[in-house]
Amino acid sequence: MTDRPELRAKSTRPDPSGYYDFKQQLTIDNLFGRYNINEDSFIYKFSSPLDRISYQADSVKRLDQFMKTIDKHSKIIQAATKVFAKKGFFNARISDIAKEAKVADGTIYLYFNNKFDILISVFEEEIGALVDQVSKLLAEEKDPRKMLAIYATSHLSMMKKNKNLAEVIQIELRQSTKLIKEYRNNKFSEYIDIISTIIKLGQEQGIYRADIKPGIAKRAFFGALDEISRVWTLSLKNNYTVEETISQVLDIFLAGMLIPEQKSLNLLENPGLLRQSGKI
Amino acid sequence: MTDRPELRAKSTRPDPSGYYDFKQQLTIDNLFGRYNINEDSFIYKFSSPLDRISYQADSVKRLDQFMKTIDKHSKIIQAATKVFAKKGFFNARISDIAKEAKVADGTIYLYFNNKFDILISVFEEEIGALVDQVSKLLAEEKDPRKMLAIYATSHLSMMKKNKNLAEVIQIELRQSTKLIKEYRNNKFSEYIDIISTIIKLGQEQGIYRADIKPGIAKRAFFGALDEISRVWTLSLKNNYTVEETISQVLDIFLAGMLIPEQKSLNLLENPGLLRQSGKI
Amino acid sequence: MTDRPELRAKSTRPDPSGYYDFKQQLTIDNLFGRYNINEDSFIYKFSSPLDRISYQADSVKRLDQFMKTIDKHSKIIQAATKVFAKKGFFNARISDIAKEAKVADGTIYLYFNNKFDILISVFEEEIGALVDQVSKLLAEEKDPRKMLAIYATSHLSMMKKNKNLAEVIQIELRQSTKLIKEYRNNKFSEYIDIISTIIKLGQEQGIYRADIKPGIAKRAFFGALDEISRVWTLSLKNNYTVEETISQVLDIFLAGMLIPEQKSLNLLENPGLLRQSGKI
Amino acid sequence: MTDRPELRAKSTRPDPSGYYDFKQQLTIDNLFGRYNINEDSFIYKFSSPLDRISYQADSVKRLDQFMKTIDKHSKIIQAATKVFAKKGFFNARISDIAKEAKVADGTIYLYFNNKFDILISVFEEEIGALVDQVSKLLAEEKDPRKMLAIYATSHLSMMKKNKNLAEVIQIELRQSTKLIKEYRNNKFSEYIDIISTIIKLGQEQGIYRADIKPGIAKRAFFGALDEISRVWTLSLKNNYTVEETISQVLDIFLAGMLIPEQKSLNLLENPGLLRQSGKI
DNA sequence: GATGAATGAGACTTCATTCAT
DNA sequence: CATGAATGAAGTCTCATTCAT
Repeated sequence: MTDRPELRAKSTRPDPSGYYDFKQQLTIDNLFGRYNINEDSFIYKFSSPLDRISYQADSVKRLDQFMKTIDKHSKIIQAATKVFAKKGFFNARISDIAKEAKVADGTIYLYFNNKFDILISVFEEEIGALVDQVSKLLAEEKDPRKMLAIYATSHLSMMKKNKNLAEVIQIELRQSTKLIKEYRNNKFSEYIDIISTIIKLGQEQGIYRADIKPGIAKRAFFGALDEISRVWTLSLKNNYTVEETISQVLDIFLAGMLIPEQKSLNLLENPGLLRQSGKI
Repeated sequence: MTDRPELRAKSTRPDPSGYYDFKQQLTIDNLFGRYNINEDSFIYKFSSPLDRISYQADSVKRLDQFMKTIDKHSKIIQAATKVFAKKGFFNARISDIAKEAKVADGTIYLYFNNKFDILISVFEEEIGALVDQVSKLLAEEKDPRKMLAIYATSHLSMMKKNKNLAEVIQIELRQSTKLIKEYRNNKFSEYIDIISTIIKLGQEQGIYRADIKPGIAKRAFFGALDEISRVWTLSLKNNYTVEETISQVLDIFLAGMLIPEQKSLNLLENPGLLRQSGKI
Repeated sequence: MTDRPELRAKSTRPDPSGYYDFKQQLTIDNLFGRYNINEDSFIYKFSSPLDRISYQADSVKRLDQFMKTIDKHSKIIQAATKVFAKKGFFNARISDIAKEAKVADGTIYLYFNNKFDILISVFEEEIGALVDQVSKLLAEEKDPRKMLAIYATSHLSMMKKNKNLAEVIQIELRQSTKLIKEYRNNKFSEYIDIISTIIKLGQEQGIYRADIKPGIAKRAFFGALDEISRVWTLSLKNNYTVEETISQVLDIFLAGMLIPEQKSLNLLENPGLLRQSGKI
Repeated sequence: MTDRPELRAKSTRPDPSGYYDFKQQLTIDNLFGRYNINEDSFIYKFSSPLDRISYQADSVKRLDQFMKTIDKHSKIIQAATKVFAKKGFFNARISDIAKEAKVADGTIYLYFNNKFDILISVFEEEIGALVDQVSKLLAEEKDPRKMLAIYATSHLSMMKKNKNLAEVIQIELRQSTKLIKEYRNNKFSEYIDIISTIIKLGQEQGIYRADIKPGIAKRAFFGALDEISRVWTLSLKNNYTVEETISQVLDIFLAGMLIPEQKSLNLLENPGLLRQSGKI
């Protein structure tokens, strides 16, 4: 049996990527009684495919194995995303995920420590993909106003396109952050911090108002987008088109954050912007 | 023997208060398999203390019993709010709630149909209280700008003060609306619609921009407040004060929605406003 | 609180009527775990209305009370018969019986020790009524052939008329005799023994074959009647009329048990016999 | 993953073996509230070991698994028969059955849908075995008089030998037919219909009286046998031997149903007949 | 005597996890 | 590595019985 990642009591801080540092006061034991997590404080290492394979795939056989491992890990993540979205974490059954991924129940435990571990992994990977995507789009843009537009458009069109992901973020973000609470270096923080980075950039360029606190504004902006997509996951008939909605939200936030003289960017007169960034 | 409330298959629409009208496509059965909700469409009547007692408390004995029933129902709701907040719906045990409410496990089932029913009731009652509170505060105010300020302040101070409630809303709003999806006549819609009502009022008075769509803006505004309070329930050290945070969010939204010449209301120069509505 | 009848450990044999003598080997404890009957052997005294009231109702008030007690006891028995028939003993709820009898749940425990006690009482009273009825009918008849006809007709018409009773006997006879097993002096034995008494009488008169063993024949005869009525309680469309069925069964048994030369009694040519005893 | 059997709403009639067709008016919901059988009419498919395994055991491994599945299914059936006999269906605990079968509680649910499903399966399998056995014995016999003797002897000796089976039939036949009422194509009907088939055969041969209605006579005959065996399951000391009892019952029924001149078959003078068929 | 709200023991069932093959 | 049958702990809910009023 390979060295499966495991729960460990507080140890020296390992390589930050892929680790959560649970705080002592989080009473995780109350929340996850059945997972027998009794330590007051511990480091949780979630599963990544790299944990299971040597980095140097120096022989064909090893490379082959590496690909297979990546593949199966990924297949399970995909399946879990789908199942969690459909049923929610607590109503999802390991066997549902196994069936969806077309593997045996037991196989899942070769790649993940437990059900909760799958959730964390799904989360990190999916949000990671969001980060990558929006980062790439933003790399080609310099105008902080357009950057905010790109962020909003990218987020909402992704949520619109990938309902499973949207639901997982909607529900599990709350469930899991309740469990995980303040964990550092995670992908989700990274994703939200893109907003504050854009705002800071705009402030430096004298475009966004200096009295706006990026740390608060990022929450307001993400919250607005999130609530919009929450309603999308629920309702079936929309009273508004996606473009209309994005435009309204952006309009409010830009009008709210721009220095008055900078408001010349009329988004509605620039529908190309939406189309451009929406092409994801 | 009083009539205990129960799940009923599709019936004629009863008095709206206390009833949800579940939509056909909601796939509740997938999510709550164990609750055996198999009807495509049905009316769910959640438990209220009045269900257990004759309305005409015409004798001292009856009045006495009436008070006791109200009292125990309320005690269980309180306990459930606390337990759900601490553990989340799925990790909460009926026995936890019973212990917290200092009643026997079985007693809970005299007042509620099942665990899910408790959740719905907690939700409706708590949100109902929010609606009542903010409605009362708003009744004394005419200025749509100040009204928005009152709403935000009222919401966030309540969330700050009552962490249990905040967590229940955070987590269970997602869980339960996922279950119930878009249900009509519920308190939560009522609560959010207060925002759009304020915006419409402001638009009529020529204060808010006419091109703002209240149906979208209400989501953005509530989402922003909600994400703020989400972070509060999680983080332990706050980088910003409550007043500062409220002020920032309001500032962005007012600047974003007001017609330029109306922006004379400087909220930061009117700290009294915050204090006034925050006194809850 | 009045002297409610209670379970007692083996004591001196009381007045036989109304007492079951449980045998040691009956493992009642296994069957009635929840009734906490742990004694290997005990005397069970079931509830009768006389247990609750002084025999000498010498004052008007006492007589009044006596009547009320009889009345409520009887009302509960009636209700229980109905509910047991409809749902079976184990699926019947005390609250069902209480509702049917229009008394409070707790009231039942003023008249009966426990749920099982109600079953026994129902049984004894209903079978007792059968015994009384058939005894009265038989008292007027001397011909052992006709007596058997009267018994069969009386039994089957009663079962046909009172479906509740039929079901209780069908199902609970098995459940309860399983519990009670071989108890002495009970009404049911009395009822079946009427058959063997008739047969013996016929043998003495040289009408029934002497080689028939009444102890076996009574079982065969009762079993035949019982299976017939079992099917009646189940099936909805009958292929045969009641009279036809009775006639067939009687015909087989009389032909089977009579001494050849005695078979002149043609029951089908004497339909009056059936009508006469059927008038119950 | 194999398909586990499940409750299904009204569907097209499948292969009759192993299916009950529940009638609309059977009020199963009243009796089995907890099994949530709310459909007015449905097909119940009970569990058989074949449901869990591919029919083509084409590899050694599969054959192995097939045998194990058969084995465990059978072990649970055996255990359930024993426990139901000892305690009755309602007093039997799943954990009792599991302990008796030496499996974990949960394992039972890999083979059966629920407790009721176990009962049905026990029933069908045990009665099925009776049918097979008596059919085999009857295949070698042509004389309808002897055939009836074989049936009676086979039944009663089986009941005598296998007390568990006898009790399960005694009690559960009533409980379950009350639940299922008149269901078609079930093994029990098949078993009883053997009697009417024999009678019809005898009538065709001019041995049994033509005026006997096989549909009624089969009930009377089975009822007689059943009541005999009921007493056997209860009483501890027998006043009569098995052979004597069988002989008496057969004597009455043959005398009752045979055309007078055919009564030459003296069963008592042919004790070999009993011994022969009793060799089961 | 009558009531019915409260109790709490205990059953059925589910499902994450393990481990022999 | 993969499988999936087996495990057994634990939760929701029921309901007979009690007891304060």
